[in-house]
Amino acid sequence: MSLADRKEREKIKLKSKILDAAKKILLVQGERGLSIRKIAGMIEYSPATIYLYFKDKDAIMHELMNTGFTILTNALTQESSEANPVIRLRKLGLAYIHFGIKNKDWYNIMFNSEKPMQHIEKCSVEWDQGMRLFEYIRLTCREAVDACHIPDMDDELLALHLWSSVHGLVNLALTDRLEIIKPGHTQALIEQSLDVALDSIFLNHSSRSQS
Amino acid sequence: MSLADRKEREKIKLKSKILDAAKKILLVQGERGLSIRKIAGMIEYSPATIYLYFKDKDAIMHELMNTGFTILTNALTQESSEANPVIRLRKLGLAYIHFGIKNKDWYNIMFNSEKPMQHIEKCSVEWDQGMRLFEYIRLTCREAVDACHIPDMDDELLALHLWSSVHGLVNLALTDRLEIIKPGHTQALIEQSLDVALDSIFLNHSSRSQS
DNA sequence: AAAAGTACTAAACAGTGTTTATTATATTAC
DNA sequence: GTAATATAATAAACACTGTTTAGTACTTTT
Repeated sequence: MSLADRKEREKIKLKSKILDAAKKILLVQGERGLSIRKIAGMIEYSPATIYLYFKDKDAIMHELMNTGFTILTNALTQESSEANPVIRLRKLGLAYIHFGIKNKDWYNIMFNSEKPMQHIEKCSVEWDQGMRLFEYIRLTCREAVDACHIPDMDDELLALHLWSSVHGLVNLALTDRLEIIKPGHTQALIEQSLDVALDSIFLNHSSRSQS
Repeated sequence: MSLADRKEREKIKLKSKILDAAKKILLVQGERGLSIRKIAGMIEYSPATIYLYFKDKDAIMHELMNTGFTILTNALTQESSEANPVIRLRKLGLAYIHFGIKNKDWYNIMFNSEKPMQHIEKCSVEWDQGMRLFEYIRLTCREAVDACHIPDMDDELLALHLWSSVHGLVNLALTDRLEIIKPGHTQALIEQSLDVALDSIFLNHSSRSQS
């Protein structure tokens, strides 16, 4: 059995070698620089071999997306110790934005690529981690809304609003639009804009302590 | 003089023929389907000829971006007759979102492509129309903030916040993320999320009439 | 030893953006 | 009118891209 097992292990090994090479290229050359042929060249196999381990390039991108979600989830979990849910939301927002700006290519694969979203029936499975993250934000929103006694505020809508706000900010920053609006103040603009979003919702209510 | 003039006119004619073909391909096959060779094929010239009229593909994309801005600006101007600046902001937001969703490829060229943004010194010139649009939103925000007597609210920050909110919504919608969150309710989610943004800022103040 | 299965690849297919050398045509100069 | 020049267009090549197919070399099973 050890014979077949070793083979199996070697197959998994090569599969992760492909992914490692893909990550390395992604980090250095960006999403545009990532190609099947470069991966093949890096691991010293022919391009055709890649297709024995992955259906196509999208399958590799999908794996990279999951890696990105793991990194982001870890970064956000770091902030979960904050007791005040409003301050926690702010910290989560900043961490999310920080991740997006420091990991441009991963961010684009996770949130801007259409590739992992093609088959509607697969969506809930394929974007599993994205859904889980949204659920986590929604629960934090519920906490914050309850703590501040804000009536008639739907937690899902609030989560979507905050998400789209930071998502918009990250995308504007990544495509240099903020730099055009106010050169040299991209980071400040981002933080202030996030505060406008949070303050406009939470500042007129009970809990108003800021970090 | 008519000889040289006719030549000149024919050059301009072919240049706009190239752009027309590019627009046609963009509408039917999307940004990904747009290629120099397809443009050349459509106007029945060789690919190399394109390069006599445009520096590269980015130059063509830039022209398409400007066309997109003209369409969007027209759509937004349509809403400028609304007297109440808060309701006007809402209508502008909806029109912006509508444009983004109905003109996916143009939207991406205008707001998500990095191409027109490469040279920092050129930025203010190259994204001239984008800046003008932002200025228009900023002024409307100023009006709304004044009308509602909201103290300490920076109009530029508010404009950025609202812009990033709708930009985020459009991008999430275009990449099918909203469909995953709540299948079949993309449009409703968008409108409700926009209302959360506007209401959280303006609803606790004087002017609260809604359309 | 023969048959079956596995791992891998060379080569091709159909694309992409872009550049270079060349040709055909039209304009200008003599 | 002929020769020199300038213009317009292109064929062909370069260096890439993702993907498929047919075939080879090697290992395992029968």
